[in-house]
Amino acid sequence: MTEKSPDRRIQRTRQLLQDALIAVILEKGYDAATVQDVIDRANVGRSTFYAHFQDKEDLLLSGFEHLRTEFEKHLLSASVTSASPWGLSLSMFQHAEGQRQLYKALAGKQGGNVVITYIQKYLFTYLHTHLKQALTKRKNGIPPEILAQYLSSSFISLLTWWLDTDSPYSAAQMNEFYRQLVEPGVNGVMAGMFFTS
Amino acid sequence: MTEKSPDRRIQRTRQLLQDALIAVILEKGYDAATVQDVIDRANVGRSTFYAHFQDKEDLLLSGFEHLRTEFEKHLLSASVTSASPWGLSLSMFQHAEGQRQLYKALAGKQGGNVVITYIQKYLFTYLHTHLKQALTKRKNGIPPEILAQYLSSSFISLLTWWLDTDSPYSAAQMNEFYRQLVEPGVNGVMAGMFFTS
DNA sequence: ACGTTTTCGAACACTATGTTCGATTTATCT
DNA sequence: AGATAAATCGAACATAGTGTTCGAAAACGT
Repeated sequence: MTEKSPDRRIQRTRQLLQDALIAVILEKGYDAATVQDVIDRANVGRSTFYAHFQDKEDLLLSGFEHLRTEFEKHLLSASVTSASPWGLSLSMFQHAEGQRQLYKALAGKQGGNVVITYIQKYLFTYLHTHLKQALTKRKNGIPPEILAQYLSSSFISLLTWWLDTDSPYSAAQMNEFYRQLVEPGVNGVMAGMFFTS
Repeated sequence: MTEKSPDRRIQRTRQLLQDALIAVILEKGYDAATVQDVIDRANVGRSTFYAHFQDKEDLLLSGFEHLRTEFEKHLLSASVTSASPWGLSLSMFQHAEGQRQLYKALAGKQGGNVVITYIQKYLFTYLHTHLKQALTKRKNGIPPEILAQYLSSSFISLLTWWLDTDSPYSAAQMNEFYRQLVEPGVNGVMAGMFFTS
């Protein structure tokens, strides 16, 4: 159980690289960011970089692990405090609004989609796990993986669209729209059994 | 009105390149396909390639223009023959099933998403245009761009997920799922006014 | 058959990736 | 504090892909 924390230099290097990555992305966009930019910004040797990360994407995903973690926090806290997923989605709309800059630098970009997709898949997995339990009771019902895919993708795409287009709606409004569109259908296929985890 | 058809060589070259592109993608996937692969396969000189296309993405999108055109055909024919969009989505599920190989080589890939996004944006534009007319009549209703974004993205993502995961459902079943999930919400915000174009 | 347009292909400059290795610095342990 | 182990540095190198240029050759339309 007792994990010995790694060499201080390792933590420092990884942290420097991840911070530098975000700085570079915010400055020149995801696609334009190169490994060279990142290690220059971080003042880290080239070979050191490749000692820590396989390649560019490895760095990028690892750098955005904390973003996924943020999502996780919202997922968990919302699941506990609210009986329905709508409080959850509001919470995530609000969270994302605070990270608008960063999302904008990602959304739409060819490489940035890797991160968006990453988060969407995480959301999918989370939903799938919880829905499997709730839905197996019904026969001939909608398959949980389809519901999970539908919920996660429609949510993520509305979210990124919202952030990317500077549309004038507030997080609460966006959540209201999302709810209006999604809730009736979900109620229909689930008939009231919400997140009974 | 009379467009003089371009030099035979131009048509031939463009066709060769586009065909070669698809062949290469099916062989080694979207991301791995290089310009060199394509011109080798097409037996076209390097400089010739750059005389026709700005860069790689230009070729790729142009190469998939016909895919978008297919979608367009289905959109138009379905709009005419059916009063609701569900016949339309069934038609597109069926069409896509015939192109499964190709979609699989695109979906999930970093660069392949460019094409998926391209089609989704086309669908968005189409829906947005038609929904604007139907929705302006109501005040405080859902904004048409949000409905269009929701419909296009949820459809495309279910579609690509379906093709990519080899899930066992038929096109008709997928359409049924999609309809079950989406229709109630859409009915709620539109109250029966469907595609009165 | 003739003038025009397109294609060819090889050479070139450029940018970025990823590896290697000996020298140097820094952390950790006792 | 000193010995040992580990991480970092940085410069050089190999590789691979992009996009441009230009004169010669080929194919086109009429």
